[in-house]
Amino acid sequence: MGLTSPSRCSNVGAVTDEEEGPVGAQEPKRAKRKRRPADRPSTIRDVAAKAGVSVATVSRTLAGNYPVSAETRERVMAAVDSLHYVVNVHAKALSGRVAGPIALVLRDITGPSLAHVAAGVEEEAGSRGRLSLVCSTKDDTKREDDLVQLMREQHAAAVLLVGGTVTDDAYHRRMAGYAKALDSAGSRLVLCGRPPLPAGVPATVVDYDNRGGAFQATAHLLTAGHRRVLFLSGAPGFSSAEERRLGYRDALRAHGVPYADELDTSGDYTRASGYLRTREALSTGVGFTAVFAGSDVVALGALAALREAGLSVPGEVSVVGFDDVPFAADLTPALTTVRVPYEELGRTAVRLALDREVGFASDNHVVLSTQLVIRDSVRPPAG
Amino acid sequence: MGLTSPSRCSNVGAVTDEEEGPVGAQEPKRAKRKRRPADRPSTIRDVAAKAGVSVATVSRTLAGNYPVSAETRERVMAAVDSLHYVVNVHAKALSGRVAGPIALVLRDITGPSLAHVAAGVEEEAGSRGRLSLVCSTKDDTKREDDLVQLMREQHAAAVLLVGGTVTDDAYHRRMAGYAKALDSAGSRLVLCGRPPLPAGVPATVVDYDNRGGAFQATAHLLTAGHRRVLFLSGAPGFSSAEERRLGYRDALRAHGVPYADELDTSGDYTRASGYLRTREALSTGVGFTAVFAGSDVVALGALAALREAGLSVPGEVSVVGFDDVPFAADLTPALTTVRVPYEELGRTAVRLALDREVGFASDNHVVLSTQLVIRDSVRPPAG
DNA sequence: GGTGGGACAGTAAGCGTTTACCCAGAGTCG
DNA sequence: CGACTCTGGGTAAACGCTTACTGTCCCACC
Repeated sequence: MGLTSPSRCSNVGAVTDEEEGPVGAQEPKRAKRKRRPADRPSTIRDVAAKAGVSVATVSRTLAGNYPVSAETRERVMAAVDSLHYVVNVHAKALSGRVAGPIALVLRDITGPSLAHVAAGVEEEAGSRGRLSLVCSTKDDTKREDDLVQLMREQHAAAVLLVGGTVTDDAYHRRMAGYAKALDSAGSRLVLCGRPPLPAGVPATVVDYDNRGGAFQATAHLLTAGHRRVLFLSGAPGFSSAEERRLGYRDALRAHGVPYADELDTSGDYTRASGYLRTREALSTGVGFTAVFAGSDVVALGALAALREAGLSVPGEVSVVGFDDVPFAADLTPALTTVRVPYEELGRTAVRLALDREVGFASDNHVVLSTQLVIRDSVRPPAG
Repeated sequence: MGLTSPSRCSNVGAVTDEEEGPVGAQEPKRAKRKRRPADRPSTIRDVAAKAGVSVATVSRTLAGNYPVSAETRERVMAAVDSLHYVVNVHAKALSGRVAGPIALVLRDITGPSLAHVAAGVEEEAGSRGRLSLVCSTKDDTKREDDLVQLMREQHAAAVLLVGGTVTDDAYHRRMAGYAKALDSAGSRLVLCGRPPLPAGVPATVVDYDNRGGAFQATAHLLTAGHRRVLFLSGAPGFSSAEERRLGYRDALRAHGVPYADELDTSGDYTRASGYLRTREALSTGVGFTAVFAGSDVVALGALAALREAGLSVPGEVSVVGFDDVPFAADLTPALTTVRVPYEELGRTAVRLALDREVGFASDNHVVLSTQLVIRDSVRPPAG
């Protein structure tokens, strides 16, 4: 089935079913070829044999970059169909060029924001004919090392490291190492949602405006009249957490509200952490009328703690989140939060990495803007 | 730097910096080699030259499956380090065996449940030394065809098609084609979260108990005393939607509650659809005291519509979802729903696909169980 | 003092493609 | 009518690696 010219093909088939039988006292070179297991996928040579042409002709027919007579093309295509032939990328990569894949390295794809980055990457990569490899590090530095190595082996066109991180000295050394190793292999390190590296390191950075977003969020609360804003930040030293903290303080300063150390807490970007910290702030009685959560997931925990304490939101306490995860609009009350263009982050990262490769001039550092999304979780303070 | 034996290495370096200069009237074969661009990643030959050994020795040193003297090993490793050498997977795949990647094909990775499947797949694949490729089809059949073809080219060890789908005749033909094409190339088609194919098709299926879960969910409502349960199912013909519908009806029958056609609605698994259908059911006055949403996202829409109509949940209307997405516990009220082991689905799929390959006997059809998670969104009817 | 064998290293075939180069036949043109 | 171009096709080198096959050296054992 699938054969467009049965008569010729059955003919060819009859000849080649002999498994390349030597047709005389030719060079025994081909005869030396080891017998392969039968379930091996068919090769271009099988196709050539079945079609009664040389492998070069098959290759050229499939590539379509060389004149081939209609009759030959037909025979080749028939053989391809009947053998279910697909080209072997490894062989192809070894001779002609193939586009390297885009490698996506993240902590955990389960997080809603990271999944959106992945979607953006996949979309942009796919539209440019690239595959996307996804790997998670689970916060293991050794594993990250291995993955970058692995991606180098895979000849990835770019390696995207996604998500905030602790940017200490060891981190910078590690990134510089990755960047150079990848660069020397014609690949590219792309940092997404992280601050830039020192100048001279061959890496591309796509970040978003954590500080500005945090400023808007905090300013929104302050404008509503709040003066005691509990800040539930991320881990100390964690890049996005520190940036958001800066934005928080910027806003306080801009509104002439004194900074209170006891309102500025650090912790994980988890629901549990938000819950615990809010509960503690309530029990120790530091006094606050609003909460700025470092992420929507943290806000979830804060909302739970407030609800548990019998405090109504936004009646008695206002809450703002960060990220605008999909369910933020479906919470009760719908959460006012800061939208981060995660999908665009992924798309931009791929675009920058590849366009650079093609030779277009392009920036090595892009910052996407964030935007406050006002919903129902903020109201002027009760007092 | 990185050289462990500087004296010897500088020596070797001096010799090989001449770029393989012919050391006499040897075969000119190597001299014919074309000059390559300088930014090309270094090859095993570069390493061999720098270490002053043959490529075979380098290969064996790195593979560690052959005796190599300590001194030689040291020289080779020094060369590897200084050249930042990494093996070329394509070349490696072409000769020795390399483990093929696991290909994950899904509609859209953004959905919370699919992301969890992806996480499970990535984890299991990674722990077995396999890469995971992620691709999204966006519900485009043509694109799915292309992706399967692409994965065949990539020599994927398995292709996982994830998520429910409309299982019509064309679908079965398509799957049979995929399965055979993959099987003949030594790969494997794995269907995740979909019903099995007709016997004889070489595919593995990992599904979960949609019908049982729907039964439990509905039974939970009926046991609480509800008699009019609005069912917000998925698209007509969609596998998981139909299975859940069967479970819904099973439960009605088991509890002796008459089936009412007007309470059994079909639509998308989207928030908007849940919202619209609930609103319509309210406005047409079909009368119901409980809602069984075909998915948590649909439940989200239903909750919104109920809230909008001023109906309290669970005071006046009870709601049950399906999927147990992460935020289900954080809704107001916390959503009673059916937990689906999505991560395990992914892990199991990979395990089955690969163990089969290694030759262990294993099932080709596994059904994971689902489980009702009782939270706060169900109460006996008010009347 | 052969002989067997273990440790270590090199040679080269082969993996499946692409493509530079070569060649035969058919026009085409001066 | 010979030189040339254009078509269509084959041959074989190259891509970077693994590994079977050969040695070579050295030591132990009859």
